[in-house]
Amino acid sequence: MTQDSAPRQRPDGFELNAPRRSLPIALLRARELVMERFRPMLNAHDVTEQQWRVLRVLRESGPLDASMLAERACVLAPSLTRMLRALETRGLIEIRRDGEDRRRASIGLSEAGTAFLRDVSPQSAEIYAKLEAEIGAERITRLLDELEAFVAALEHDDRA
Amino acid sequence: MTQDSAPRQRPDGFELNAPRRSLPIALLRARELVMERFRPMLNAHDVTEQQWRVLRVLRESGPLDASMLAERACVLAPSLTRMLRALETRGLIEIRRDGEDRRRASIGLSEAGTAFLRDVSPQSAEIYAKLEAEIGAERITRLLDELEAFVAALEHDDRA
DNA sequence: TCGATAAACTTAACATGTTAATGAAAGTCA
DNA sequence: TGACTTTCATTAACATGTTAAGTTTATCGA
Repeated sequence: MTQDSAPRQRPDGFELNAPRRSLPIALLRARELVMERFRPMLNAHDVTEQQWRVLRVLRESGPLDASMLAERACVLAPSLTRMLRALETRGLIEIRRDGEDRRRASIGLSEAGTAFLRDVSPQSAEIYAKLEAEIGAERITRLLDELEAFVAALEHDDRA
Repeated sequence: MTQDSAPRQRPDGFELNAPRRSLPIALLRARELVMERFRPMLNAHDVTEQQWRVLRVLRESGPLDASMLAERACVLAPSLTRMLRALETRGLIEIRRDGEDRRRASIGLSEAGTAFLRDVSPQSAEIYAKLEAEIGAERITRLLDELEAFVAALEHDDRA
């Protein structure tokens, strides 16, 4: 989407443009196609895709401060602030101020949050398994490998 | 992000979870790292990432109706409606009702929009070229190939 | 031809993305 | 110690994502 190429003169006189394949759009489409399969399940349990990411990160990592949580869940800090309010109201998480550094918070799953994940995760796993069965585990592995290498390369020379 | 695996008992007694690599998060991170490089340029020209996608699609495809434009630019219809209002106000696009089917619209670049793209595209191309130079064109090509195959496989058996 | 359906938007309502600014608490250093 | 800077988190404001409902115009079938 963000690359460009020189305009090409067409016989009909309209100047159109045939850019090379777009990395951002390709990533967006792939992601959309995957999420499409999970969305009905997430909606059924009344959690957004981002809330689900946050809950999962908390289960995988244990209690975290907001900055770390935001980074690992791929959510911006202002979004996280709003989401935490909702999740706390709903009783899925617990927030306490850190004793050492009182700017920092400690965010963790509540009992209800843990139970919620225990209930919903199997359905998520099932959808993923179906996906894997349909298009092949190897294809997914290869894609993940490429993505990992790509991200590593980009993170390495950030602003080289 | 959306897959799951069985909890693992840890020596410290906390039940954490080590899921396999997450496809949605990997796609999200990769995309974010790419867009990071383009954002300053887009902000400087006061266009959002999505507006930029829409403008580029219009240049590449010529006038389109809203549905087609939304699909190609990877934007939802309600978002597009709002964006078109802004872009038209700004004078970058022209919207006219189709003569045949009056439900349908025909959306195209205005002169100003064409000029805007002509001015900004080189900067976009430059950023992309730098990205390519840094991490290697082959790596990008491989990733695009994997993404393309993945999307093709998913679109093919949609709800298999 | 009329009534029901579908198609192409559009609007509404709420959640998140994005940037800038603010508040409070640490950290730094002369 | 006290001004300066940095960090963590929050708020504000606006754009987009997402779903559901509504409007207008086509289309289809009895």
